Amino acid sequence: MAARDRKTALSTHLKHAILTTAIRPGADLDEAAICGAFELSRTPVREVFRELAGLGYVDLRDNRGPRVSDLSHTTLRDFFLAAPMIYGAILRLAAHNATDVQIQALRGAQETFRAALRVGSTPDRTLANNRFHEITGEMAGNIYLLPSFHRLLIDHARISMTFYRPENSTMAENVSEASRQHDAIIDAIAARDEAAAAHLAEDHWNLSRHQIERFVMPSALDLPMGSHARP
Amino acid sequence: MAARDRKTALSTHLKHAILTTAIRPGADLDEAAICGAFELSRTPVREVFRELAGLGYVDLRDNRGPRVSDLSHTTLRDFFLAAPMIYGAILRLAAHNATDVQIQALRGAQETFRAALRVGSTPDRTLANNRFHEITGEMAGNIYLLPSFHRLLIDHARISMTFYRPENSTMAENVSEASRQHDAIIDAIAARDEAAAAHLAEDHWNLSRHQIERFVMPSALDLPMGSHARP
DNA sequence: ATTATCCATTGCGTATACAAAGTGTATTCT
DNA sequence: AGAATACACTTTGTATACGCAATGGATAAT
Repeated sequence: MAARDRKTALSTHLKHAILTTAIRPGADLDEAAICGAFELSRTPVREVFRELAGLGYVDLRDNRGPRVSDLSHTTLRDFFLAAPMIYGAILRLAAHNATDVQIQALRGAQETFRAALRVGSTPDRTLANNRFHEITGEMAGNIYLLPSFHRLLIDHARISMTFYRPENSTMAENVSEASRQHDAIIDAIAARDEAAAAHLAEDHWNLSRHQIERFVMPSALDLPMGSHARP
Repeated sequence: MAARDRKTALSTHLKHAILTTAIRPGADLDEAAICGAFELSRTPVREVFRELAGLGYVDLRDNRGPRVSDLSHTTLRDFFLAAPMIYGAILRLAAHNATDVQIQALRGAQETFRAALRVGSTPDRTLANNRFHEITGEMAGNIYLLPSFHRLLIDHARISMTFYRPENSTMAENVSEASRQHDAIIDAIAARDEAAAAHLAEDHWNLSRHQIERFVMPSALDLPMGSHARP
């Protein structure tokens, strides 16, 4: 196996492990251990760290090891402020710009997501959901919105992994509802219906928000940004 | 001078040179030349490249040198779609969250900007303007919006540098108007007036948009995103 | 004359060695 | 006994060397 492949393997492994919280938010990454595990020298490993830092997966501090980016109370609040706006814009643009090939890819991702709901583990479900939304980002194809969108997706995945309990029937029902919303999103994009796509984006994030609010949020959220995006 | 300082010097130099188009969009960066100029070995130089790639200044391609990120027709269109929404959200949050210390910093940046209008070069003006808006981003302090906001600022600076002609009196007048808008933005933030800040954001971007449309945009822009952010 | 192929050279990616900064522990002094 | 300092060890940052891939030019063949 070539070093180049081991490097990309490391990159995707870390991304998946962080998205599924297999590596917890705030955890330190051991450079030496990773070098050993992936048979890479320090140079390429450190380059992967830099890339992941640019994408928002990890934080780099001087003279200290990299740390998985944190999920604090503050970031949760920021998340619910920014998500409705960015996600609405992404889905609106996706409905406007999506190619037929991309729509087929989105259907495929939704199939994978449904399969993960039936037989997969919670991390499987999270990664499949993440992939679904990544594709909507590719459809939108706006290089200025994608950086924020990707950061939102990272923490959306991690928040879901943190607070989701499969044994809770209400949560299981919410996930089914999310799957139905995915189907509606695909239909809106295929029909090039921007307004419907934007509306579904709001519904989809509200579903997440209510689920998390019910179980973890300590205090009320006022949403000036949401009212800005949709008065 | 310590290697660490030379490294940060390289980073800020490249950022400034790219923002002011001293290094043109699409230009290749010569790794060896930079190593010589800044007395650094390849390792730290390459790490700086990775960081700048994560921030959107340069693009990295496999087995090829880094290239300053491009300013194409497509990116211009994406820019005017995303800017009003992101910038409106940033200024709204800035008015909500700004500390007194930050407001003082913003006043200072505006003083620098005004000085650059009077006696500085066009790059000076661009960097001062960029710094002003960076501070509004710090005020907003939303980690999910900042990545996109920073990318917008990079290309806003480069678009200004590309199309600004100081000998054109209309453009000079526009820059004065922009300065007056900065003052109004400071007032709105200091007064914690979110609505006014959001409105000024739209005015400020429209000024840029009209200036650029008048001189370069080949065809009309419809702005579904703008209408979404402000129906 | 034009195109294709091969060789040389340039430069990118990785590994390793070295230097410096930080951290933890142990010992000594108060 | 507690605190402070010094020393050792761990970990991060930088420099250099080596191997390989890609590109460009030259030569040969059609």
